[in-house]
Amino acid sequence: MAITIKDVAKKAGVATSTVSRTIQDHSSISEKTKKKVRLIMKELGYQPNLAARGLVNQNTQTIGIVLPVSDGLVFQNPFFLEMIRGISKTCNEKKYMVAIASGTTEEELLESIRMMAKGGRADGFIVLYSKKEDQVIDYLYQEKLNYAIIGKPYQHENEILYVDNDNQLAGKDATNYVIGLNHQKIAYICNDMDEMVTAERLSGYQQALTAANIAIDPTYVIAEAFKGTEYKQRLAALFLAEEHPTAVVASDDIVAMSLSNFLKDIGLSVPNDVSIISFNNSIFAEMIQPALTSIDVHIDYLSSQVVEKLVEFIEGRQTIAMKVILPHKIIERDSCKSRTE
Amino acid sequence: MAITIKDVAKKAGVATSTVSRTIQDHSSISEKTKKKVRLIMKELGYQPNLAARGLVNQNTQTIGIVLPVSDGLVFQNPFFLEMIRGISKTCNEKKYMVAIASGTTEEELLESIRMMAKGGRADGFIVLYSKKEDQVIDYLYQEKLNYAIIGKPYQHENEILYVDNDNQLAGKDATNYVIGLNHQKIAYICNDMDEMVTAERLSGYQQALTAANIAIDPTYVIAEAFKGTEYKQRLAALFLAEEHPTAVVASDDIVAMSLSNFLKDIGLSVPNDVSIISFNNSIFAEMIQPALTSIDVHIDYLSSQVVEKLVEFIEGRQTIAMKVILPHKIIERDSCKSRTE
DNA sequence: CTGAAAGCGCTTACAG
DNA sequence: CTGAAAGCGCTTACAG
Repeated sequence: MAITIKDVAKKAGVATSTVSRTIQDHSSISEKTKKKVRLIMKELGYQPNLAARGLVNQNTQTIGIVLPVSDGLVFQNPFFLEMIRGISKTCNEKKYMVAIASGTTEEELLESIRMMAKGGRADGFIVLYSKKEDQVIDYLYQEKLNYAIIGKPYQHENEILYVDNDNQLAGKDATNYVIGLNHQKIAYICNDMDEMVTAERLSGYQQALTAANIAIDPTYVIAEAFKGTEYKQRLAALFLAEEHPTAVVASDDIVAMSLSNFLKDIGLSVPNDVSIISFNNSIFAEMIQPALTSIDVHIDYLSSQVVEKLVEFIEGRQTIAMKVILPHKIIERDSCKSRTE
Repeated sequence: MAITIKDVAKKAGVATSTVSRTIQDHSSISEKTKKKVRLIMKELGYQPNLAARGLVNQNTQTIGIVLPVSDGLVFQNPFFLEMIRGISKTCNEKKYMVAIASGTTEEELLESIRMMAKGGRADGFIVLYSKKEDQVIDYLYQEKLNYAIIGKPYQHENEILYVDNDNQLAGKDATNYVIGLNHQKIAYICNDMDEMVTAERLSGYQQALTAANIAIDPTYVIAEAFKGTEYKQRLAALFLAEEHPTAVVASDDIVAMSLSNFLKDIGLSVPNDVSIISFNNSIFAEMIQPALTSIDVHIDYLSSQVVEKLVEFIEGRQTIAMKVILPHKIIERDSCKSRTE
């Protein structure tokens, strides 16, 4: 069917091994025959069969991206698309291909990963999330597969390759930012406390409050799926009160956006009545009005670094589970206002 | 390394061919030995090597998703993530894997596809966009590869498998919707006229106006990259005029969102001064205020159908290039208002 | 510097 | 109903 190494060899009048070696630019082959063989390859439009090569090399030159189990809305988060994009870009440079593992349930996702791993379809995986009691992450760990996590692992932190921001510090910085604007009544609102990022940012929030001698009020922390009715009720209870929070640290732009709409609906103005600071600096941050002050997490570096490190690992150039922590940066827009009173 | 068919064969006391046949549930193998072999497979945790199987079957059981060349913002469009997700879901059901082809330039993307196609890494491709003079689509066509397009092809329409909405009709329906609300001054605003969807929707817009005896005013059609300054200038010229449009058909939710913000900035209210109807019914439509009336294009069916049809094609169960056209549906929210005057 | 041969993990005629 | 053998398209010791 397609043109193979044999066809090239025959036409060039050499052995297949010679063709193979010129593909790899082996030093043992003379420049002269290399040149000849390369010419024929171009003429014939030869493209090596990666499956065959993988079979003998026991590798696949592909990296699997593990998406979180979808629960609808969260999945529309542009963060994942940007990560896919960034990973893809770096993989292209390194001549790796990228595959996607996803599932509607954890079982389905796991099955998909098992197939890719054991079926020889991926050399390693990049998990785009980190959460508590996740079967997939456990599986990857137990099977000692090559993988890296975006975000801090819940367990075995010292044995796992991961790339992350210092989300605790980021949470602290976000909180300090509004404290610096004279806010004292500061809430923390997030979507799912099982996610590591969310929990870390919360922890930073708490640290900042404590350091500023502001009492931590548990009713000021809301961690519910942000589409639920319970969520709306708790929000209402919080913001319809006379003494409502004047600032909110939102765990990401989507939460911030939804909150911003909610506040408008109940007649509160952002930033006049309530300031909002959030994370990720996604397209949402710019698109919404008022534009969100948001902490940029450098998705481009997150994605390129995770590929770099994972590939080093896969290719055996590195055997130690490093962590790469990237800096963050507050992007000031219009959703925060100094409180003077 | 990993456990192979040989290990299973030895332990079960049969030939490798017998193991292979029980994997495929061949009718020629007795239930008794099948049972025995299956037991051993489970015991050993055997997982077939897909690369080896692909090598002999000359297939890969994977489908490549082709993402458009990124130009920043557009790439944050949740449409693509939802498509990836949907395709992935259907592929899982069919035991196909999904790979991603993307690139920063058309050349890079093409190289990535060539590698996957000729390198035996994908049996077919799903192109998530359709635009004018696209090298990638041309390449797929010339090489007679298996592929399907989301959206109407620019060329060879009758020879290409594709899944789409009737975007012309959708454009007409959107326009008629605002005409039905007594609007006469209706603009059409889009991002990139080279995209087929955009062009089709425009054409439907024009048909609807003509049918309603409304003159088509070329200054009412803006097709610029929506981040450019030229875009802002044209928008300003259009909406700062006394006789500005009272309704806009926006080519998608992102355009609508950006427009909505622009209008607020210059002091026009949506929907009181200007009604907006858009397409895709993405997360943006719900998130923005006022929530957008948007045309749902059934991304879930778009993605499942394209996989169904492409797989039929790949597996030779279908050889005719069908088109599947899915219905659309107006989701009414708060961005359109009847004009009474 | 180059080639013949074995082998990666499968599948599939071909025998029996 | 089952097995021995060839072969998918590569790579890599091993000879020479």
